[in-house]
Amino acid sequence: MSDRSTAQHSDMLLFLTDEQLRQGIEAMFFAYQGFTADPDRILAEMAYGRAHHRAVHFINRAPGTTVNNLLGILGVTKQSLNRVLRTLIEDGLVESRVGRTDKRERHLFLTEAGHELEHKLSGAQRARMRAAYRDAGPEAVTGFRAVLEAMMDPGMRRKFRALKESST
Amino acid sequence: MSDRSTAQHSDMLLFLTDEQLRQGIEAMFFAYQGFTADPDRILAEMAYGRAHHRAVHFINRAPGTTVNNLLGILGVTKQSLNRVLRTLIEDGLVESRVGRTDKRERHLFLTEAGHELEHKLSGAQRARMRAAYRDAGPEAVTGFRAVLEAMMDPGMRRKFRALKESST
DNA sequence: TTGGAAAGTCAACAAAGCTGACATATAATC
DNA sequence: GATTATATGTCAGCTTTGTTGACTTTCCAA
Repeated sequence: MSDRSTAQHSDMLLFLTDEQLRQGIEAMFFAYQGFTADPDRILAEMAYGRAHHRAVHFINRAPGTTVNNLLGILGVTKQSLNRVLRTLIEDGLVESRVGRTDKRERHLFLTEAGHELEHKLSGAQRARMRAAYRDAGPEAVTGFRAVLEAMMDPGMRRKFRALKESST
Repeated sequence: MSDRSTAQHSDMLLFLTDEQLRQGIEAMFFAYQGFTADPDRILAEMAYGRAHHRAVHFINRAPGTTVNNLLGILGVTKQSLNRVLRTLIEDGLVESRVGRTDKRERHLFLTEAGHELEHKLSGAQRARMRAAYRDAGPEAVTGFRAVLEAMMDPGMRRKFRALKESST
């Protein structure tokens, strides 16, 4: 098959067999399960789901972001996001302020209760991430981040980097 | 906040700030989007979704696996898996054979057409994985895998390793 | 002032997960 | 041999989260 024949095309001489690549694929699948498991448990107790988590996460990360911007980051339709956003606003976790310069835009902020939920969710997720980093060792962290970044679609990589820079 | 205070508890002296952990979390989110993007595009053309992909992947990986075993790997209910499996069998991508020793069990196999789809899907995914590995460099691969494995839930880590060993 | 972008809403639908109840075949056990 | 447990399949109904399409309101900008 295309076992190592394709790997030979690499200029870095990475002799990766299909089997090794498959293991990477499966690792992503099982790891993502773990990655979402803790927040999912917390969310299930309230009436929320993963979509709420994502919205709350990125509003916290980029306070005052517009709906349109959030749409681009999450990669969903505005109708889908709107449903989630509406419940979060109704429940008093998110505040939507009309833009000052452009009044068509809505700027999104977490309320006190919103910050509370965000902290609870991200706390669980950070704890797992920290434990994984600790188990894997310091050298592993760099590699982990490098491969993940290389795996992103270019548009999303730009957004990822913009978020990184905005919080330094 | 709990910036580096928590990191100090680590015996490996990993001074990871909450900000660095957040970046890891976001990297997982964006990378997983990229990870599923190519198969999703292929599946959308047919009447299939991610659930079909996962079933086909693991049946290919562990031919003759029972329904119960597949259930455990995927972490879904039998009703959910059954719906997917039924369409795959109807469409002639998967074959279900009654067990020889235990006739209650059904052993699952890919048909020729099933192998074709699997190869198309995994080909796209392997290509992205290979490119990511190449961009990130050889040293990064080990770290990537180590962190992912450490992030899994223990039960899933066991299944991941069992699959690895079964195909050597 | 008119065209178009941003945001929101309504309706209808689909994929994929869930629970609960129940049927059937077979295996294991008392 | 009768009973219990297991593996699988199926029906019905519900939820979350995504999709399209059509439409309105607001309001900036040409």
